[in-house]
Amino acid sequence: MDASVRSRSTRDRPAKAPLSEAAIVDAALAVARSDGLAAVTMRRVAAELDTGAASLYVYVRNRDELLHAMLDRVAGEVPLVKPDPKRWRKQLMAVLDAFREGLETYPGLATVLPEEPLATDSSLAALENLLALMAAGGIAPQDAAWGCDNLMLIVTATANEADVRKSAGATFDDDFVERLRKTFAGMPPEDYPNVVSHADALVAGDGTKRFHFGIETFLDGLVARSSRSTHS
Amino acid sequence: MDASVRSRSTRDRPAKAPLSEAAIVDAALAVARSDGLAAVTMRRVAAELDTGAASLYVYVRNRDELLHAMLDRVAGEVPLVKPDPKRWRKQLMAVLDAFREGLETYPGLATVLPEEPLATDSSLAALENLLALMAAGGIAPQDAAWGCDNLMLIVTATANEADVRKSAGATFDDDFVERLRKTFAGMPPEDYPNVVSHADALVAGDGTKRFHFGIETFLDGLVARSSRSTHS
DNA sequence: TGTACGGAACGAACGCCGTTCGTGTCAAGT
DNA sequence: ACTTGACACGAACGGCGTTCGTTCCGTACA
Repeated sequence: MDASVRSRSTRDRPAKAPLSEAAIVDAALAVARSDGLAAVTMRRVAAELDTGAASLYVYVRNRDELLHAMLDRVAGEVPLVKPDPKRWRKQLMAVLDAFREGLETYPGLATVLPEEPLATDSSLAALENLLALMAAGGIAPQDAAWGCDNLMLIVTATANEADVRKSAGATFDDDFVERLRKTFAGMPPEDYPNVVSHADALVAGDGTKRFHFGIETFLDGLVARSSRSTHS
Repeated sequence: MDASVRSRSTRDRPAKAPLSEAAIVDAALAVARSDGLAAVTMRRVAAELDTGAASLYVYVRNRDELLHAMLDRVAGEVPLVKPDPKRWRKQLMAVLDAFREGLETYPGLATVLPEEPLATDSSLAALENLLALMAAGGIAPQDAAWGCDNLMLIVTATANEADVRKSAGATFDDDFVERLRKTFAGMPPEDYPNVVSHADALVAGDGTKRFHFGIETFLDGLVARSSRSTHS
């Protein structure tokens, strides 16, 4: 980062650090973290590195590739676990939770995920770990494969939703939930009986609680499905 | 569309139809259907209506609002059902399937959904129907509320994925799946044993099959959860 | 019938964006 | 000392969302 001593005198510039894909991804992640993915423009990232937008194209084909590189970095930082049949569900939840947290650290990054062809090294390592955990839990291969698919879908969608709500406005915890509840509870009961009666339940729990519920419920379904096909 | 006979002579213009929010949404949906959501620019939609981009701002606050109006239109066209406790699961699947198909008709539209505050008329009607179906199935209120949440998440994410793959390139059915399978099967078995052994399962089934699996599995989990808490 | 009014339509412009091109610059190899 | 080649970067292109000021036209009123 700071090998600037040598050439300090030759130019008035502080002898900038050399560009590299890693440095660009770092800068892009920093921008995303503080200002969201929409602020990750080529000009903005370049400015973060004290250079011009054109300089980035030596290391990155285009903006989309940069976005995918960011996602890959985040995916690669998810700590993987050694499957233990006794704790496979907790382990699975831990991996998914870590991934979700990684995504939510960089608001909007989750929108890039569906385009991922699943074929990068980081994604494959994560997939391998998920499949191993499923196998440790005795989930049938087809159920495990499609289950991973759907679990990742839930992770992505949850992170997306959380990002949007976080960036939509600071006031989300206090007033907004209560106002939403009142909207539900105040609907005409003859047309919306269930919305009215479920008003409290609809706004209950924070993002993490809802996420855990979703994953646990899906895993319940997977287990039920597996044991059912085993018995028959 | 063609009431141009009357004033043909007074102007060289074909006496354009009057602008309105509905007409703008129509045009925007037409563009999205044929060229994807990214092509829904204010200029393009305006051109479709034979006018300038500035004219749209009388009826639509900005592009985001237009996108939400499009989504609301699609959501409003999902046929709702009268809950029947004997067929609630099939009915629930039908509603979700219709929604998914609506979303997939307009590639990219699903990316707008997470921002939706759930408070528009169309969304509320759909939510009411889902909750009613859950109630008919004997799902506990809290499970039903969070279940709807997660089911919609799956619908959104699935539609998103399908859109991306559809627009990524025409060649997805034939070669791509087989190449993906070979990628999985060809990984080093010592590092990726499960990816290798699950290669066939990972690429099995089309989008609809995977979607149905996800929904059914989640419903299995919901039912299991409900009956469990009922028994205890 | 003439006229003033107000909302709708619209051309032009602003400041962004991603991306490309041609030139400048510097260090290593000969 | 000179060549060479890769990297850095200013400038520019076309397109975007959005705004502003003006023009147009149907309507309501005098």
